[in-house]
Amino acid sequence: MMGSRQTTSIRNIDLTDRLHKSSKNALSFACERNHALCIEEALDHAKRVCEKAGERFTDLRKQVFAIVWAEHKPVKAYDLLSELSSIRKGVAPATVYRTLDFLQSQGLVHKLESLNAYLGCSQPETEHHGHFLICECCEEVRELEFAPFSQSIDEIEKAQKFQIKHTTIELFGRCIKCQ
Amino acid sequence: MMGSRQTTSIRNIDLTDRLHKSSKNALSFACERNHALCIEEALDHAKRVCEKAGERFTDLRKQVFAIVWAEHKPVKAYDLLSELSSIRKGVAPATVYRTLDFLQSQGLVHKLESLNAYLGCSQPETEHHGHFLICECCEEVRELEFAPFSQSIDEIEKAQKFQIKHTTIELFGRCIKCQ
DNA sequence: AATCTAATGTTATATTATAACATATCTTTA
DNA sequence: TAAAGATATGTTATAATATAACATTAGATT
Repeated sequence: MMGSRQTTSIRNIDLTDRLHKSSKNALSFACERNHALCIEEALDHAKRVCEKAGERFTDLRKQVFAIVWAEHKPVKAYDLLSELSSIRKGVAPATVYRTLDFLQSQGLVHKLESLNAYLGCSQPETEHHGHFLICECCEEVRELEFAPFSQSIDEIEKAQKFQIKHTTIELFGRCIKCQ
Repeated sequence: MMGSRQTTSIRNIDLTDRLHKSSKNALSFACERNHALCIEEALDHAKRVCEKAGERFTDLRKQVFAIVWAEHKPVKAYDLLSELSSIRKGVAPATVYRTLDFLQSQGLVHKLESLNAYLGCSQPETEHHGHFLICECCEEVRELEFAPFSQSIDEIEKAQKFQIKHTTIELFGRCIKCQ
């Protein structure tokens, strides 16, 4: 599952190996050249986000975050659980859900409600709603912040006198590769 | 649960009673004066929709539809199951999920993915995406077709070269009454 | 080192949903 | 109208998703 090593240090996870085994489809957008670097940066960034918030980016949290980031695809909680179990002892559903909750609270991970699955946030530094394009064919998901949508949300607040706190916007269809 | 009568005829469901017992909050929009009429019309309309589609609007389907419509609030599948059990024998989860699937396929009911709950469609006659305003405080849900959103969806299709088949748009916050 | 707090481990169970197959009910047509 | 086929429902079992409650451990504070 995790290459040949059994270790609890996140630095030692064989990402290339995992990537190779799990990605039937090409990676998305930003990191086709060097996914190991991509995840390295994401981990560094997550660490800073936590520090800024006065929260601890523990080994468990790093590991869960790394597994979510290991693919640019939504991950199911129980799949995550089984991957996590291969690098860590004493993992139960609560472990996973608690950690995902934490990562969501820090804006590092999103839940895709329509899929019951979790995805690394591609822009955790900026305030954003999170709009998702989900390809039904290849399962690739793109997170966007589509301005007209954000504007529409502002308009809705005014027009409907409804104060919006958070949104679930998930658009299903076919990406360009699958059309 | 269903008033004093035990019956399988949907016409005999004591809607007023159910309404009174289950609605802690005021009813939404259209039907504050006469909910019995509202649901009567909805049933008639659903019947026509099914006829038009060459599908049967069976007793089971009527009953499930009526329960969903009995409140203008999202209903959980297992709550529906328990209500349904009080007017019908041999009800199991599959009964409920199958029937909800059917009603969704006819555009008569929506699933709110963020809540794992089901809501009667307020505009099944027209083509629409379905945009939901969900009050976190009073649980009231309004279904809209907000034009700027629909336009945004068109724009996204062009800008992202992504062919959108269906959408999940659920906006959480506070309605005017709860602000 | 003692104490407090936050994080994780652990066990159990709740909630949501589907699979697979049997039976019953409608529809069609011989 | 009986037989055949198709659709809907009943029934049993189980899968998939998620949380509650409490014990223990590890980090932070004094």
